[in-house]
Amino acid sequence: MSAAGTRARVRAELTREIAEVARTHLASDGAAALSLRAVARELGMASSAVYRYFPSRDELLTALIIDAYDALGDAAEEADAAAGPGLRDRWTAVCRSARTWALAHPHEYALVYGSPVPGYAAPEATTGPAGRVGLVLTRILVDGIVAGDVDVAADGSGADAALSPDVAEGTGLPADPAGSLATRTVLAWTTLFGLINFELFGHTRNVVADHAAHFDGAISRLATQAGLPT
Amino acid sequence: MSAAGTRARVRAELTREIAEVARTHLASDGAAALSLRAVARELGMASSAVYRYFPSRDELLTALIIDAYDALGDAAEEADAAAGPGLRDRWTAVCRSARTWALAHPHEYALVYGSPVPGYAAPEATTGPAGRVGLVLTRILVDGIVAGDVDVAADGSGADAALSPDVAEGTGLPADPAGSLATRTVLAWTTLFGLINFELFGHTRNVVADHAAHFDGAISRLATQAGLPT
DNA sequence: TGTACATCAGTGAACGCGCGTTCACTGATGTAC
DNA sequence: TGTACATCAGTGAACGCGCGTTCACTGATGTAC
Repeated sequence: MSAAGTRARVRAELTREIAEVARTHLASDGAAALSLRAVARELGMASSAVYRYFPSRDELLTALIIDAYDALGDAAEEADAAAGPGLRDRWTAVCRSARTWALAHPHEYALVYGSPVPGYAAPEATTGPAGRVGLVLTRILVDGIVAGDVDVAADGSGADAALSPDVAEGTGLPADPAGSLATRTVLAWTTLFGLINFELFGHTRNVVADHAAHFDGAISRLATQAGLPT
Repeated sequence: MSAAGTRARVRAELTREIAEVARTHLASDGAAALSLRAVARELGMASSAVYRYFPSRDELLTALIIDAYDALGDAAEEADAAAGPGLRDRWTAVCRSARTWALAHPHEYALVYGSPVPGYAAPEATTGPAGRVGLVLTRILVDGIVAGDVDVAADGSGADAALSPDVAEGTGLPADPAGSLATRTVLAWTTLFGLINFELFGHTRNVVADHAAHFDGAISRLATQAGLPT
């Protein structure tokens, strides 16, 4: 039994190691260039041996996608936990952590927030990890609502009616189809990644000179727009 | 001379045709799967013949990228021209045209607004076409400023200081480093494409139910944020 | 504790594929006198 | 207008490459009695 445990542990270790090497290849060459053979080569094993661990290249890609979402989610949650109790401080810390992580891991970021990998359909297993950053942001708002620091009054714009009912259920935001609080939060989340996309993919060349300052200004506006107190 | 003109015309025609076929391949399979050989095959010519028209696969990609930016830019400009004189109507028409074009040409959109193609560096020639939609949006604002309908008063946030000086020069927006008008415009532009990205790349599954309504609400908020009168 | 059997990890060769790019070539189309 | 030459478009074979995946196999590691 301890012997069987050993085998399982060795197996888990090698699985992790394959994913790790694949991640470094991804980081240097991008998702389209990720090859099972190259990974196997680097690990000094036959390319066929990788199939004992991942049944296909797509499964390996899926593992990397989930890892990327989780790494980004971890970064956001840790930043939230490490920030002071102020809602705005937490908001700023979380947004900055997403940008920092993206700049440090551009290809992993592109894997999940860039164009979909051709011929690859994201399986269900990715939807949970994919929502983590958004959840951290909404949690800040929910905390603010509970503390009475966020104005939840419906503004009558009815924008929330365009959202899925799952949003209110999954986040704890008030379910008010006549209001726009959830919509404004979703917009802030969308803009956050829009900002990172534009910076990382080079669309703001000749437009933004100081990206960090621009980003900080933008997320401050987003906080206000989402309803956080100044 | 008319003979030479004929040869040149035939050449231009075939060049266009190659790009056209490449575009349909791009549309069905994505940029990474775009192959010179497949394009040649479809045109019934030897793969080597394509090299008479495009010196390499990258040059063909560049042509497609420029075409995509230009098609999107055309759509935005036509929408602006076809809209009524109201600033908000123009704004709405332009934003909607970008979304409509993206939904109709998802792979071409992904080519320019998704992850950069691995191993491909966008040449200078793409920067002009890339800015056209942003220019149309700023032109609406500038028209509003000229008409006195947009409040240009510096709000003291100083956010514009993070932008490149080229922005004021290139767009005609007032160069006010102490203000935030240009910054708010850049943010609206960023959010516009953030919205389209999220919708097209599937990040709003389980979040947004009615994308068209969500989009319309969002761009209306963006218009207000950018300073357009209600 | 020892032995017979089952499970598993890893190998290496092979299949079949498509790719970008080069090169020497054949005809056809244009140009200059 | 006719002829000699130059330019150009297009061909087809070839080079060299790397890929994902399958398969029969060899040893080693674990399991049951």
